[in-house]
Amino acid sequence: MTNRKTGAVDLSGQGQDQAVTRKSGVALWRQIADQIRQAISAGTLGTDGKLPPELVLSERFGVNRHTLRSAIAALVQEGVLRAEQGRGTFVESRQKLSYPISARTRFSTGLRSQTRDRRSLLLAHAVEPATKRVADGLGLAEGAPVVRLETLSEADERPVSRATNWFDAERFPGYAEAYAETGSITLAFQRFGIGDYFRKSTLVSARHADAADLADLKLSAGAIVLVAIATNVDAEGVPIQYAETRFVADRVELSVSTDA
Amino acid sequence: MTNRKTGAVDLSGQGQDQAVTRKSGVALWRQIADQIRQAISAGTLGTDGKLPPELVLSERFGVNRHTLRSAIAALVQEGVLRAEQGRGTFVESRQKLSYPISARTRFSTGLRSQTRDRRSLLLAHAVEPATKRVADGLGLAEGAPVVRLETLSEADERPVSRATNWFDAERFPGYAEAYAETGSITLAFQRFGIGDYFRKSTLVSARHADAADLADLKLSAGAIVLVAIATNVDAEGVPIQYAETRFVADRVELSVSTDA
DNA sequence: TTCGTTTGTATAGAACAATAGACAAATACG
DNA sequence: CGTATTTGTCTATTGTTCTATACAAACGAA
Repeated sequence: MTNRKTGAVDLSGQGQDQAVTRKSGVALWRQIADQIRQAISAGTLGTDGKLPPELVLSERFGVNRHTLRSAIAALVQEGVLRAEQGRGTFVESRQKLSYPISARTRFSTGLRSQTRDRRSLLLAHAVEPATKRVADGLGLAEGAPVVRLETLSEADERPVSRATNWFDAERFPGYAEAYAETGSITLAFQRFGIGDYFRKSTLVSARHADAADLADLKLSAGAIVLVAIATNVDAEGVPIQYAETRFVADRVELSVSTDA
Repeated sequence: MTNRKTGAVDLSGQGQDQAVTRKSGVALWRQIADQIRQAISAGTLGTDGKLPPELVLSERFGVNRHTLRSAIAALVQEGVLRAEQGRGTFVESRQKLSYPISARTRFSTGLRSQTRDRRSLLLAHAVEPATKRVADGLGLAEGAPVVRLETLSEADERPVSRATNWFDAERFPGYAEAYAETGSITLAFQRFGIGDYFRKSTLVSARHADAADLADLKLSAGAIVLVAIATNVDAEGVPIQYAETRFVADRVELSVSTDA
């Protein structure tokens, strides 16, 4: 509410403790859970792998210990924290995955150093007429047949992204099968003679995860997803893939390098 | 909860009505408000400028009419909707602003066509020692003096972004004053002989708005911000600006063009 | 005017969120 | 061992959110 005015001079440094907002549609325990999760990945909490005691945290946030415990319970459920009676509460995983975005972006590459185990799952696929949005993205006529692929990516046994991919069904018949066998967009393209391809554009936005994404990404309600809408083109500049990927915002950041 | 397995075949098209999740820290009216806001900017609701009647919407979301009314009340408060007794509920503003990100990114340019009125406000400024993160971004030693600028950007009388900017205080003494007088990052740099500069990298993430941003950006709790952390360099490649910008996720999308 | 549609207001009860205080159980440490 | 620290469980109370039902007020059209 306190609106600062032009010409004000100082304010406390970044990264200080944030206040919680009462009676505003978001439960206190959820606000606190979000802040703790964020503080952990920002490195301002639990840097030694251990969280301060519940009593300390509850006083810092200005809430009852039970309320704080609800927040911790949610994070334990998510796998961010691990609580041990008599010992304390510990940080389970900390680092954000950084996905590079450039002309040569393939989401699967560049991550090998950041994670041990990385898997891609094909959830579903179908051939269907293109909506206007998809048709525009692929340079096809509205209603033209396209292959749709629903995929889920995991790193270290935990879901990180959920993607919907579209391909021209006439140019790439049986793409879904090729993907299912190779487990890779790049390898599947190779079966159709696409040796190299490029990221033409990426549109980044953010929103709350919808019900389907909540389930697939194993998130609790209110979680945020980073949405990247991308168009890939072949060597001639013809669009070959249109994709919408939803990343778990807590685990991922997108790195855009724009060296001219 | 219902986890689909590998090899499944079809599911309903994108953009259908989303379910609301009960007892999960986020009030139903807030979830619904978020979905309506999103559906409007996605063009799947109120395309004719008018929302369906409350009774229809409440049935579609599976909640009581009062709950839906709370959602609408929040959106009216935000300025997204306008309700008229006896006539209906109308959409007040609809389009998302698209911010280009490229080597030549200046957030103020490229928006002239999208909005009539655009303003930048200096909220606060200070000289202070650099944290490790800021020092790394600017290529300085930790603790070196830096100028910090807190700015707020508005388009069409409504806040769209909130930025924290850091500059080397030794190289740019009095940068804050230069900015205050010119009202522009680019013009302020010109006073220090920087004729041209480039976006070196942008890191994009998303999170819930914190209390300070909620106030400055006039959001209600639970709102999402897109966070862009950027490094700008001069013609020689030396970092001159490190900035963290929080965009209102509902009003903004970032457009990354990566033409190789 | 009369009627149907739509938003606005009121009231009461059920479900959930948050507070308060007390005590149990596991751990670490002297 | 005994004590302090810390997480886990229990009960009770209060306030907010959601539901259910009813009716009022404004608007548009027959």
